[in-house]
Amino acid sequence: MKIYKIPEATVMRLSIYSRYLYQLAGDGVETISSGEIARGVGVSSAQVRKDLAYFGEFGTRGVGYNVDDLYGHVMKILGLDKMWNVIIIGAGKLGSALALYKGFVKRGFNISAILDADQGKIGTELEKVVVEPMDVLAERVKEHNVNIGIITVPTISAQEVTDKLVAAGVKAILNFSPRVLNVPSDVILRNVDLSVHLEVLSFKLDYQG
Amino acid sequence: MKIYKIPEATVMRLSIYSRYLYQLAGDGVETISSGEIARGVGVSSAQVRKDLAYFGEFGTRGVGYNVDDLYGHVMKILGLDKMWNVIIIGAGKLGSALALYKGFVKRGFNISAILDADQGKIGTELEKVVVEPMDVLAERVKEHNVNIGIITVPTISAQEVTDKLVAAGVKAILNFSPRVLNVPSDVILRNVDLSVHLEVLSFKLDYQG
DNA sequence: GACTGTGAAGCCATTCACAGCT
DNA sequence: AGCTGTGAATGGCTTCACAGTC
Repeated sequence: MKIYKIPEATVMRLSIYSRYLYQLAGDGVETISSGEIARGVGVSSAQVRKDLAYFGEFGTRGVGYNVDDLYGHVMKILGLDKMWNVIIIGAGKLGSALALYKGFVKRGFNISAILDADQGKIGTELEKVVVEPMDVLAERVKEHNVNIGIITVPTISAQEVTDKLVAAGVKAILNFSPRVLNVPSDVILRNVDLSVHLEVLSFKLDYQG
Repeated sequence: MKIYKIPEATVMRLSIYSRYLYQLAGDGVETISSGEIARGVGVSSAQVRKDLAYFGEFGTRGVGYNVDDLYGHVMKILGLDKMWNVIIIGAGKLGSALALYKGFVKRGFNISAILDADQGKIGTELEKVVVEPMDVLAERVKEHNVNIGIITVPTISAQEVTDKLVAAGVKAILNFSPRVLNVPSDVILRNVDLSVHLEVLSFKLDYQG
């Protein structure tokens, strides 16, 4: 077990393995091999073993992995053995959809607050959370000990919102706006551009098909 | 100019460059260097040049690239010089958000139809499009010459929906459900798992910070 | 016999560095 | 002088293949 540099692709796959293991555990499966996981999620068995090997030895040679144990290990590795508090900035279609997305809650992400600059959206109720104005940002971050900010505002205000999140002490940001954001080096930034995926399909349809 | 195997990462970056070039064109910028594009989107200048080099020579040595020309070339490369017809299956929060997402329309993706199995959602109006029942799937695909299917249904029905899309002749699928889907080799499949991104942040917060 | 864990090999993407133009 | 286009070098991820274990 040697922790040095973990490929991001490995982390993404672990997240996928964990959901598959959860399903298996629910189905009552007790033991599973790397080959079966591989088939279940669409990668190679060597890949599964290599990914896990970054973090330790979780299996038994000749046998495989205990599903419950491995699930626990992977969740721990991903930091999902605890609650993360999340604030969403931007209560448009995407922000609202994310706020209501059951998948996040199920994995330990708690939507602490959702803010919007638009007066018209403030007060709207999304399940447990009510849309609030931007000026409560710092207060809510402190109050709920928010770790992660999700940005779903229009491109134009994305950097401004980012600066506010950083100033409030948020240490990780998931950015859905199609803009390059500047953050201090101690803040973890991740960009998701939904258009990119459709455009890769467009390219491939043209190019291959 | 040699077309062989284009890295998927290159295609994704081209999609990002194109949005930056669009912005520049709107700002009236006429010429730009690979270094400036690089800074604008957060990659290296050699990367920009290499990505473009897969498809031809679009710049002038000593000068740079003409913004309008390069934008046109990149859009053409991505297959975005034409309209693509899209069907969305699943009118939940995410499906609805995607159906209403302006970013898609702006890039030439036309939401032809949105379907759902839930009787309660059928008839709901999302902008121009009305939610329809699943049994019109094949009909709508034919009628609108649909090229791309977006799956935002619960995990349990994802494969069934996929099979219907494939049977109807859809050649590319964007899957938002966290499940491995089986498709024939001539169908292009792309998976997007929104939870993965949050979980990578969770991992990094734990591991680095 | 089956399956894990892992060094070594292979492969692919990114970066370097410079020749070639303007 | 400035910037592109590109072969060569580098770096990193994936696959191979097998020793180790049950």
